[in-house]
Amino acid sequence: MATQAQDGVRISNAGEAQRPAPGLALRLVEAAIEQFAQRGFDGASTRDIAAATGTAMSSITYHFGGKQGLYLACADYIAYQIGAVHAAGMAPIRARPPQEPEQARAAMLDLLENFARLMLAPQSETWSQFIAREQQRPTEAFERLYHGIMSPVLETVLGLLKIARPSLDDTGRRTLVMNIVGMALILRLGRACVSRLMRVDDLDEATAETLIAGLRRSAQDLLTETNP
Amino acid sequence: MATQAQDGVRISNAGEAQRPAPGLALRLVEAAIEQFAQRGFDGASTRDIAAATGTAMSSITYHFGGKQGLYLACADYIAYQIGAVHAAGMAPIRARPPQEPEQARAAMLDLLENFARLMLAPQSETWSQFIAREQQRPTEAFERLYHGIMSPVLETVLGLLKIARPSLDDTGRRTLVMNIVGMALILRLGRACVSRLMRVDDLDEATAETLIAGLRRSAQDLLTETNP
DNA sequence: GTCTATAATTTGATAGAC
DNA sequence: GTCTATCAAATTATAGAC
Repeated sequence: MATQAQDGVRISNAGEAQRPAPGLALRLVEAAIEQFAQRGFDGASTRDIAAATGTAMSSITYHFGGKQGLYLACADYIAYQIGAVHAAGMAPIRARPPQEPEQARAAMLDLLENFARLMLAPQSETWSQFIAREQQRPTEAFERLYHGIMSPVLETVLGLLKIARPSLDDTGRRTLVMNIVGMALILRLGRACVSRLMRVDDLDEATAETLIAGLRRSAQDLLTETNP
Repeated sequence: MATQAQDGVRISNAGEAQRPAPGLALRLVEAAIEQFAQRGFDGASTRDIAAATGTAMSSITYHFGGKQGLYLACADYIAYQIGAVHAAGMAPIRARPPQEPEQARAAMLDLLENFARLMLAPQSETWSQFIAREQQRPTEAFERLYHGIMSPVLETVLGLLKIARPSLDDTGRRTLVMNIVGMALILRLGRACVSRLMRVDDLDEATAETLIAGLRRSAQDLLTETNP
């Protein structure tokens, strides 16, 4: 399926009603995500973040208590924003799980394709880099990101696999889930390797489609009960 | 830039029969890899690195010209050290490539298992974290790491795939290589997700074996010509 | 070659005006 | 709430003794 519009989701920091122009706190978070994603927690500077937002550095202290608070606010923002978009896409599957292996396979392939497109989309580069950095040294921020984004995907795929490959035990299923979803995850987490292996400077639209098509094929192979 | 940086790399050559006491430059590199891996380039402090080595910070300036020079020396050290070990393991395959699909599949499964074990091994955690960080913002260091470590693996698998799946075209093969090797790579690059999905605090020995076994099974499925 | 001492920046936090 | 001004600490780089 094609990428969903992801400009629509907009949260406000403290349950405020929506604003036409994002509040300062929200603008700070968005600028911070960019900086944290590109330079890491230590590399990012609160001064630069404030400057990019067009405000003073002390605003960060006022709104978030400090650099760490801003960082966690970024994780929450990402988890909520992406989680909301993706949960909507998975809701039908979780509400009415397919009963037939063939249907489960089809649903999983679509879900996987959606997730892979998310991994490849340039628009998601910023927050996905943010998440990728958290993989190495998981902090409290990772918990929020995992439960908001990764866990729904992994658990949904796990549930579908129960239908598609009923003969596997739970451990085998979890391993297989990691193999399948991992093929999509690597498009982001190992992006530098992917682009070099595909011999392109950047993962353009055409290369992305090639990768998606190949991913579907591979996933299909893994979803079919071939061996006893 | 630092002309003395040569010295640090030269010490690491494997021609030496014994290592009575590693030179200061080498000890600095080893301590630096640890710090860079754990805290990133900006997060790591040259003072801490020097302190861990038991020397003064100015030694870094003397031997490597500065922080950046030390960082690149770390990349070279990792690329050389790991590249040498792994190139040895792959040399037989590249020297006498299997001619039969069945042999190629078997060789690739073994190679993949070796690589996956590398991704899971606690001993390789430090340098693999170093590499993982480079995936997000590839710098000059990534080039050296890619050509020293990743490229040999990917190209060898690509060659084996030419035998095992002869009907695929080059692009299809490269995509499939990324899918297969990606399943192993994700064990490191997405380690935090893996351990949570497998419901363990840390990827212990038993979990690692389970993942390896599952990986072999999945790879085998992807290596068999099932669909026309 | 390795050390001590210091310079020159940069950073996150804070105080206080408005 | 947002700003200006300043502080205290940490960092890299550098100079120079031995």
